Amino acid sequence: MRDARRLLNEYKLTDFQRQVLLATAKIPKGETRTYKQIAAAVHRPNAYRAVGSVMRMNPFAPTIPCHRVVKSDGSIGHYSGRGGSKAKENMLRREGAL
DNA sequence: CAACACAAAGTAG
DNA sequence: CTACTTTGTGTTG
Repeated sequence: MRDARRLLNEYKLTDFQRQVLLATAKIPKGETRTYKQIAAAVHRPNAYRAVGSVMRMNPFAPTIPCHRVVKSDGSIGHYSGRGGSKAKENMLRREGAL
């Protein structure tokens, strides 16, 4: 997580991206958060799509646990990482979040 | 500077 | 349960 913060400080990002990536990195293991919660955490309660937009291009793909971010109803949603949503669900199961 | 795209959520039927 | 509309930010032209 500390590694993510260092990268956020180094990387050229907008304030929104920093907050979103940081908030995502702060999600406790074995727990999931909705895009809505992430958006609310960065004071953009209606920017849940923007959060996904940032995650999609995620410059820290393996550094930020974006797989812990799920839809409001608990669905996995999409995942641009390796294995896609399938791997995402698998990771959540291993962490005890699902 | 303007238009397009998105990993969602909300509301309606 | 399924379908359509809405919304904010990033990226690309």
